[in-house]
Amino acid sequence: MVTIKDISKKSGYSTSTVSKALNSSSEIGEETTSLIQKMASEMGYFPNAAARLLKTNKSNNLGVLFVDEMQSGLAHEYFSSVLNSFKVEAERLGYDITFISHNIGNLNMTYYEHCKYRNCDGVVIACVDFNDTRVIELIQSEIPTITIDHIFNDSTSILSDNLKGVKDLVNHIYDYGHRKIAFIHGENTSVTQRRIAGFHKACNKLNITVPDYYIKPARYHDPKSSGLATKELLELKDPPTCIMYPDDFSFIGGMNEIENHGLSIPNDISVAGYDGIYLSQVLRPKLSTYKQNTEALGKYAAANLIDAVTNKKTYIPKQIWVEGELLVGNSIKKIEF
Amino acid sequence: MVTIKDISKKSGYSTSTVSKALNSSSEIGEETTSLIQKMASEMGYFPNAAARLLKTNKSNNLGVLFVDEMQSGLAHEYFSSVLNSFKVEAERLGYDITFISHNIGNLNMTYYEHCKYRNCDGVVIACVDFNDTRVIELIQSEIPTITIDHIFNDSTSILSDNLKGVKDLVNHIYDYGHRKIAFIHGENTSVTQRRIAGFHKACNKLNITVPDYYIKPARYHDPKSSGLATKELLELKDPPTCIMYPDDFSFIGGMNEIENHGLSIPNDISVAGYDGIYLSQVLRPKLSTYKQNTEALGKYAAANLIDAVTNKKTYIPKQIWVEGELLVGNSIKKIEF
DNA sequence: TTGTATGCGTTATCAT
DNA sequence: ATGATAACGCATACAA
Repeated sequence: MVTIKDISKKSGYSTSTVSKALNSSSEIGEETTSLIQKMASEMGYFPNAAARLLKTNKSNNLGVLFVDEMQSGLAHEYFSSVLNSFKVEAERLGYDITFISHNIGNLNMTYYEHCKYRNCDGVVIACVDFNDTRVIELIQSEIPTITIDHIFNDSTSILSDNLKGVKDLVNHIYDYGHRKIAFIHGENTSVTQRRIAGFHKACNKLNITVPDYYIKPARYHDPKSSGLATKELLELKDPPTCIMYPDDFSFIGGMNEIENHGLSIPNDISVAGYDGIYLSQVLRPKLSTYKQNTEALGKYAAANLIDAVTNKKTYIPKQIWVEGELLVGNSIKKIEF
Repeated sequence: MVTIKDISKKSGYSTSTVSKALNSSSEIGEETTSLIQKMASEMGYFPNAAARLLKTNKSNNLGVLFVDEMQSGLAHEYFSSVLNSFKVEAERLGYDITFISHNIGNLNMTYYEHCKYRNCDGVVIACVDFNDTRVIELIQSEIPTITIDHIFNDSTSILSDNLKGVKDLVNHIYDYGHRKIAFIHGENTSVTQRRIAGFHKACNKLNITVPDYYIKPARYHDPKSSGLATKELLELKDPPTCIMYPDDFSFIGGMNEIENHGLSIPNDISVAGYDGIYLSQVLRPKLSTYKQNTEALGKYAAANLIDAVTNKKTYIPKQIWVEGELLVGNSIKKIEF
């Protein structure tokens, strides 16, 4: 491994001069600087992140805390997409990312300990149980954190605007003439709460009365439970004309159920998804859905986290709402009346 | 931050004794060891990976090189699933993972340089262009590497048994009475080559003659191109009775095309996928496909890479083939004759 | 402008 | 069984 020492020996300059030159310090003369830099690159020198960290106390490494347990984090296109965008932006700004978990090897550490162990400059938290004490410990620690899709006290959060998403969808469905709209929602999280609230709010504004039995619980990313909910809705005496799903993927369960009932989309029943994943756009009929702006979410998360890391003293926590975009497909029928 | 020094002060033992005790060295007495360990945990001590690395030259950190450019890596369930399994096993064995890419910040580094920068003990390589000189540089470096789904000279590779997968599928389709089988394949990679070869081999053995126009090029994970290929196949004078797709996801394109033609699966046309992703099992009719054992692939990759890292001198490169499993759905019709 | 000296937190060598 | 000391690679305060 080529070190500063090696360059020092070869160039005749001291290690500190070499160090400064490599960091383009203004203390060092131009000639010397360029000479040393050239020599360094010729010798194949590359800084050692660990050694640098030990001095500077800055790792240029961000922790990523996604859910552990069910491993559904990476499988969920929404999150893997946010993660990817986060990664790209972080790298652009000079940061690597490391997955945080508990139990590395035999050591059973908390998330916080893992972050300290790897000297993470900051951590992005998404897709976890925000009641987990280990998550809370991390957020309340001195390490800058940023949460995605969840407001935790005054920690900075990047949030997909679920209120607007649901509202836009409902308005769109209403415009197409529907008045009997059912809403299948995911498990109880702050996101879900906002979505349900948004649904009711939008309906109220449009003077639609929603019977309780049009609101069905299911789980995110789980076609089965959404299929079940669909079945119940279809077999109502007074079935809805349009069903909204927790996400595009779980709609697949509804799709199958609808076909089982010998119904066709959108002629017999209209449907809407949520997320706007790739799949939704290649299904036929194309799914009408609300595309969450995963790219912006990930990018803002990275940019803000790095901002918080860099300006630890002056950074002011904030909530950033990211709007998505209505994707009009062919899964909602225009009803004349 | 609590360091060994702090524990040393508080306990009265020297830093070296503390260090040894914390590492459960046999040099230190039992009592002292347990005393120090207890005190350390009480004080909230956690080792600093960077400092340790500086001494031991071991980071307990593995690099992950997935494709950069099109970002299709994480979106592809096959790879994200392998990655997840890799991560879980690596963590179990005490390793963290770091994504490798070029250009971190302004620095434009090669993959190899990035690995050195982060002191990766080893690197897993998947889903990249194996002709990229930067990939080759990395594989040929002194850093232990392991490749997934690609044999690179005598570097260790973990490979999904595509030969067997395609053969099993063809045999299954044949058993159901099909003799006109079309094969849509992905872009030209070693995986694709093996699959095409496997297809021909299996057909030969079954005395099926495959006309050239039953072999159609498309791209992986791309419903559009597979849709196009499907269209061409369906409009042949002598269309196949069964179409095999590059992967489950691109089948969606074929599915739409088949519906556009007013045909129904499997009554009018049979289809088979590849991968066995979650989606394939929730579609109706359920897709007959071949499930690649992503869990084993990722796990073996991690275990072997760590083996190579740990026993750098004695480790012998090898190829490990991982078999998958035929998933029989309802997308293939039984033909009487 | 350049060099000397020191320390980051840990482990390893060699004494005691 | 325990401790003193040096060293890993780098950056910086301070001296020259």
